[in-house]
Amino acid sequence: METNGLELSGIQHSETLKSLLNQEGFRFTNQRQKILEIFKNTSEGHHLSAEEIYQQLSDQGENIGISTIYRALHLMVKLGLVQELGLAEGRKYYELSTPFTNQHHHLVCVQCGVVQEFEEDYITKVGIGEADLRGYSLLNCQFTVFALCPDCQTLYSEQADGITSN
Amino acid sequence: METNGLELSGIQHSETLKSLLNQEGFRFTNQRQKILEIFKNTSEGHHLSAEEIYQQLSDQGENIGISTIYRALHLMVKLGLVQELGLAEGRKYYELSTPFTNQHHHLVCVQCGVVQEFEEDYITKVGIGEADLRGYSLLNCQFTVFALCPDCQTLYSEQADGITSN
DNA sequence: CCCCGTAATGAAACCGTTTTTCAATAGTTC
DNA sequence: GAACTATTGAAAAACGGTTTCATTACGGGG
Repeated sequence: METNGLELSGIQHSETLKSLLNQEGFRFTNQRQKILEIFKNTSEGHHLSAEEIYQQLSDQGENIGISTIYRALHLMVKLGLVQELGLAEGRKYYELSTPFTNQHHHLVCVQCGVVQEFEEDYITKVGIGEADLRGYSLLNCQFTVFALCPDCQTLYSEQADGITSN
Repeated sequence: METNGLELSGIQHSETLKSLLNQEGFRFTNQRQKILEIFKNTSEGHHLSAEEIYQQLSDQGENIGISTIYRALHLMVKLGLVQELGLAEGRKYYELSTPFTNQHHHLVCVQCGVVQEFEEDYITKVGIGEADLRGYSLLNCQFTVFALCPDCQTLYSEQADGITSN
């Protein structure tokens, strides 16, 4: 796995995608192009699920099967183009890869799902260090803080949801 | 959510569990007691899935439904007794909460699933800081490093799995 | 430029995990 | 002990994701 996206993270032209794929024996398909475009048109800090990509493509009139989306996402993760995030419950999210020097982490409100990003280089360094220490080869590290945002704190203590924080 | 487990993490006697539950309007049932016991009899560093708890209970002759396990796990997470981990694919794992001062993080081999734990107080401090900064109330923070362990690195480069690291 | 081999696709079936439903059971409070 | 209702177990459903398979369409070679 030399191909880990460090130098690929800024793919701009579909030519680059085509040559990257062909280089590895994969094919440059219309579907893969469209999926990557969705990522590029997504504002930073927003994370995409397979289902959401599928919806956006459907809305655009693209008839791309959900299994194709999953397959493309796996491939792009392998190629280092996108990163898989374990932010939420039950479902996986994806975002375009960023170089390690600019890695960011996530603060998630477990109630409403809002995600804030922050940077902290030291954390990534710890990940690199821990992996190295044990002879592991690092793929990706994620720091996720689960919390309640100010709005949901109020809601949470009001609603008699079973647990009242008397 | 004042009840976030900081002071509860050392529950020793079922009396404590009973009063904690009753205090919040829940009932102290045989099933919940048995499930918590499984956690207490699990060696540190081992993480339990719902299915594994179910198996262990079955082996003990306890006939507790799988849905009861899931319900109990959710409740215990809410009460701060256990923490939900997003280590592996497809399945969730749980462990007894530990006080923040002793929080640990995880290094996961994405191939074979082996999990190593390590401590790094600074990371938890970053989590506390980021939450504070934005007025969030922290529930839990997780730092997970995804990597390939030495054994799987060899395997991974041997198998012609689609991407060859030429 | 066309042909061929085969990677990739879409639809549907499938899979494992988790949640919901619902009638029966059993903690808690008075 | 009686009444209220939270909890339970079994079965069904939901959910996210993967696999299968016949069909389509990239892309290398002539």
